[in-house]
Amino acid sequence: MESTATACSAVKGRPREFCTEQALAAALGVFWTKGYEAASMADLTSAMGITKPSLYAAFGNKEALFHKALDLYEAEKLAYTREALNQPTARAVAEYFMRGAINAQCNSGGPKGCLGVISATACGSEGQSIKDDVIARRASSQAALVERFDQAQRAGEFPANITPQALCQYLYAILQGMAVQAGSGATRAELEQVVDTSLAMWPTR
Amino acid sequence: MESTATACSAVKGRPREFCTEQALAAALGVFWTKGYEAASMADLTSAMGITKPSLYAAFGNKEALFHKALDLYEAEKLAYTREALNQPTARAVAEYFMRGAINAQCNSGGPKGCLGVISATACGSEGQSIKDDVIARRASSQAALVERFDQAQRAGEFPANITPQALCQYLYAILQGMAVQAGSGATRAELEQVVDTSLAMWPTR
DNA sequence: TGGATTCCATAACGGCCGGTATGTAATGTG
DNA sequence: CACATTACATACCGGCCGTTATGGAATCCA
Repeated sequence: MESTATACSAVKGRPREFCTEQALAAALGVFWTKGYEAASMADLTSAMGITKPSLYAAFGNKEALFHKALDLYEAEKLAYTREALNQPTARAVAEYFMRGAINAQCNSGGPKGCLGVISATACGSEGQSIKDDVIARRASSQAALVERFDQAQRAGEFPANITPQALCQYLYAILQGMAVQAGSGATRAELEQVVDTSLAMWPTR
Repeated sequence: MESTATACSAVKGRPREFCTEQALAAALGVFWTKGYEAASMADLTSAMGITKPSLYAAFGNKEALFHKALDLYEAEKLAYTREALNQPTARAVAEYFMRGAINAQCNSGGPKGCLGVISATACGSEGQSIKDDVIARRASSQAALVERFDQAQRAGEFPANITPQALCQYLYAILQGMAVQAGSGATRAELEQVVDTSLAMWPTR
């Protein structure tokens, strides 16, 4: 692989000997596996293949590194949540969400569970800003789903006793519960059971 | 060596100046609020009102203290999960579980969320034995619910496409998702929305 | 009263934490 | 070439971690 991936070589001084995107991906893996606080700088630098001063020069500090890793996580691993909104019915949206969550959280060899759930749950008082960031991103994602369910309601997809907001809150609870189970060692088959059961109960008008 | 038949309350030496049960309850509050790893010995001793050597003499070490706090948590805060199994129908069992979870996780002033979910999610490699303990307790609790749902199935409470095992896995996902949301600052009303929505979809034969 | 025993209080331990100072190597520019 | 600039590698910092040694205070028994 190439060491100097930067096409713009108008920079002065010694060029860096690692690829920042690749290092960030490695950092994401560590945070995803251990959580923000449990991931030590030694863990991170070891996985990223760089030294601590290089990390600080390239990413600022541990907290800034986490936020950038979270950006990468949303952009790559959570892309399915945006595709899901394009599904034709609310039921199909929900299924796309849940099956996508399984694929994201159960790829063998990779970290298990959801980085968002881990980060919102696992942080002590030190990582409050991490927790706040994750919760804010979740709220924005949830708002998009509520809007999609509003549209489905106007299309007459729900019975009268189901509101889009409540349905969204309910679906997110299932997704978060699946993340907890995936992080606790649940198998893909067990998670698929949850999805199938949820879909079997999905409201019809 | 010495026979223990006689000495029961004739303790020698200086008596301890704190109540171990009260101190354990305080420790539970700290673990519940911050998680195992994020709870420092300084946090614990401060909340318990004792010094570190007293803690070590009375409880062993941090890990042993956590396991005892988890015992207390199960005995007191999770008592509703055992009462739930006595409800007449599977639907009533599920409702008892979910309403009980709200009461346990949203009592104002107390810690939010579920200690089991926090501990299973938040622990790095250091607290692997904590994680294992929590997961094992969850499995045993889940087995009891599956058995109860088996009984409900024999009573003809479910449609054909719903199995007791899958329904239990699904209900636990909702409960865990509610715990995640409670730990992220969800209001009681939002959690009640999840419960009401779940019950609106509960399978009928 | 004089051990024996148990607990409390202070202070200290080695080790790891996130973060940095320092000196050197590699590049571009003149 | 010398110079400025940037990154590397090593070693180090103060501070907190969980844990424990030490010495004095309180109780029981003889």
